[in-house]
Amino acid sequence: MSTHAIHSDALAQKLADSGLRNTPQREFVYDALLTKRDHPTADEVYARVKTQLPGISLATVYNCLETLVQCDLVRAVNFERAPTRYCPNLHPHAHFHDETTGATHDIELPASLLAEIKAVLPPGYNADVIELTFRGKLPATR
Amino acid sequence: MSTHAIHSDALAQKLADSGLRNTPQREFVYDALLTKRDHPTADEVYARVKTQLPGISLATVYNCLETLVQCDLVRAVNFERAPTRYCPNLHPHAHFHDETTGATHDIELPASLLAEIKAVLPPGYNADVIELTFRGKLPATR
DNA sequence: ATCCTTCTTTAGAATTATTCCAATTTCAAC
DNA sequence: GTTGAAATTGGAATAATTCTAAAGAAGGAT
Ligand SMILES: [Mn+2]
Ligand SMILES: [Mn+2]
Ligand SMILES: [Zn+2]
Ligand SMILES: [Zn+2]
Repeated sequence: MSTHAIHSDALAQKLADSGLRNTPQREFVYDALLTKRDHPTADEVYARVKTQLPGISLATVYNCLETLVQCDLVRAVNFERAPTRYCPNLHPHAHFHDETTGATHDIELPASLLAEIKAVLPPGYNADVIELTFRGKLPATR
Repeated sequence: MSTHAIHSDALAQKLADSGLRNTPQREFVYDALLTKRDHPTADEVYARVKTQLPGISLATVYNCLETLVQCDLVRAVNFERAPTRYCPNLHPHAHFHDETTGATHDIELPASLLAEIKAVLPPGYNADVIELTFRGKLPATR
């Protein structure tokens, strides 16, 4: 089993479900997200994958990331107008953006809180997506 | 009292607090947001203010909007990577983005829910800003 | 195996919201 | 009235992302 194929089972499955082909580019991009789950930007994914697939293009990284998002394997995460970041955590979760380091931390969301959040919507409002974002400074000593 | 001065009291106060000058451009931009509270983009604010101040520049609209945000008179609201929208509602509230019409609706947030949301953060995580966004399709009949 | 079609990747150009810049204008203080 | 900071302006620059057109890979049918 090749290194980049470690996580290819779920990927191959979801791609097949969507009628899409599996490719080395898609596997390496997905693997980059799973190997270092630090919410990298497309540029950062590009830099990481290039060490293993030197011929890959930035356009392909964007294409692959969009494919992974559409297959529900990855979430796109936006803070203000900063470059989009990518997250392979499929559990319901919020994001804490540390303004000191720029790091993004996952905050797991209990189903009970999610239910209470949905309950603030007036009748007729039906949310397909809920995004919860925190911004603040974490103490330097961690 | 001139039309654009209707809302100038809070503005003049906050500008003074921040050591900034009051200007017609700032007053008209703020007034555009208060008069039609539909979360316009900078371009839309520009179009609205130009009817009253034909000489205003888009750069100035951006400058004024940023000033208003820094004075805590206006919130900048982002959905995905769409152009930033501006909201003069100072109460704690979430946003519902209607994917059918593109409209943005304010969802008032009870303090109790805000407290529960903050409570999901691990010790040491202190959030200066909390953003809650819903996305979905509203029934056409409203 | 070859043909055919479709999907994917690629390099580079285009797009576009926003920011930056240098020159003018405004304005408050002295 | 002079002066200096602050604000505005038009246009250039920036930068993340998307688009385009051409080349490459892959799968199914024959
Ligand atoms: Mn990037
Ligand atoms: Mn706009
Ligand atoms: Zn995440
Ligand atoms: Zn709002």
